[in-house]
Amino acid sequence: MQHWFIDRQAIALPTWREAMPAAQVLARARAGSVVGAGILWFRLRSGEAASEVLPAAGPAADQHFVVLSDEPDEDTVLQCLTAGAAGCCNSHAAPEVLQQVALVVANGGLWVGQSLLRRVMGGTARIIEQRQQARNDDWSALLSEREAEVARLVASASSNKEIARQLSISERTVKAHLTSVFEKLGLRDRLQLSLRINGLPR
Amino acid sequence: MQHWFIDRQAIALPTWREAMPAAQVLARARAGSVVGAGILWFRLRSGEAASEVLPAAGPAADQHFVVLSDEPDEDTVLQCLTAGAAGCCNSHAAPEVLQQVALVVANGGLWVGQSLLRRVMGGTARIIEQRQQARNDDWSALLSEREAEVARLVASASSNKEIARQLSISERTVKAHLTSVFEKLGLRDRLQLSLRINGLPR
DNA sequence: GCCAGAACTGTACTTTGGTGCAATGGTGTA
DNA sequence: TACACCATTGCACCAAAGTACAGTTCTGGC
Repeated sequence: MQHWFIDRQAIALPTWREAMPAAQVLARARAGSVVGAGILWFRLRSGEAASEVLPAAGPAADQHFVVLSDEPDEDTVLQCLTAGAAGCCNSHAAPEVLQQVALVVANGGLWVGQSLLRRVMGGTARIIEQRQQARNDDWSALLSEREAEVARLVASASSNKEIARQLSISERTVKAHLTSVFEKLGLRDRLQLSLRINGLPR
Repeated sequence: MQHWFIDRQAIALPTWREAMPAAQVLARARAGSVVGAGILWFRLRSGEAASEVLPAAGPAADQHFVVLSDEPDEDTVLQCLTAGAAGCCNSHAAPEVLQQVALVVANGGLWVGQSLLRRVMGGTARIIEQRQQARNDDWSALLSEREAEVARLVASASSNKEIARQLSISERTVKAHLTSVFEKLGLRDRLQLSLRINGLPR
């Protein structure tokens, strides 16, 4: 498997050379006309966007793109993947890691750093949980008709006074319903109620 | 690196043997007292939950868990990761794939099948986009760094006192920031702020 | 008929949220 | 240097939210 390191200035880090001694190093300007089959490692310097660096056409059938990012964060990695890369890791990763990335990518896999992966998977897990919780809609099940009505209004940022006017009841009654709602759902205040009803943050 | 295949009946698939000829095969009942350092491959049969199969204690410092699932889907993989596994792949994966999984996991990585990864990352990308769009809603653009920070905490239902403690500032300062936030965004109180940040109706 | 639960309300109280006024210190820019 | 903006805080004040205790009315089920 041939490796191509493609950077603005045709400079390869020592770790890259150590990982793939037989690799070719190219400046971006020349890369288009020279590069053949194999793994193309694109260096993404600070402030650069993946879309500027990766060829818009995407990888050929016999090529794989990998991004070596100076500042790999969640957004960067996603941009890289969207732009056709099969992986994204830190520019200064150890040679062993680079080799591992190469192995995975060469076999048609995707590579994202484990910290990112953990975060992403964790996030997904949280999202799924929340979605299930939201779907359960259990909040309204626990409440009486009137309580749920008040709760809904609170969740849309109405004040007690407004709710009272709207339902033609006293402000005191609104408070009574709310106290009951908080107690039943184990919440502290109207803001928590709002999050519970509107489906948590994100 | 020692490999241990752990199944209900101490049966290993031919592909497993091919991938790791030196592996030990154990029945679940005996595994607890026998297994040592290395990679522990747990077979998850149809209908079984990851939590039933994986030791609740999680992997020891010199161990890694991998789940071989008969029916790997998104939920299963997430359950496995939550339960302490470093990877999850199809029970009937090719030997080369198993070896690759072993390599990644042995080096402290996480492994999830690429189809799942693509899906998860795709979903995450969508979510992040939405989040950015919602965030772009320019609310944060209008605010100073500190104001945005306070706003975010408010949006997650923290009280002023909690925010003050968390940011190591006085409650009065929190209030000051909030007053400024309300003014800049044209809002009345923290509940409206929460809705603005978390994305209104739906 | 009795009881449970809901809806409703009042008085009184504590806590939290939000504003006005005033002040200090830092940073950056015309 | 002067000016603008930000971060910080204190004191005082008012409004809103939430709780405690107490009470009425109505409805449906045992």
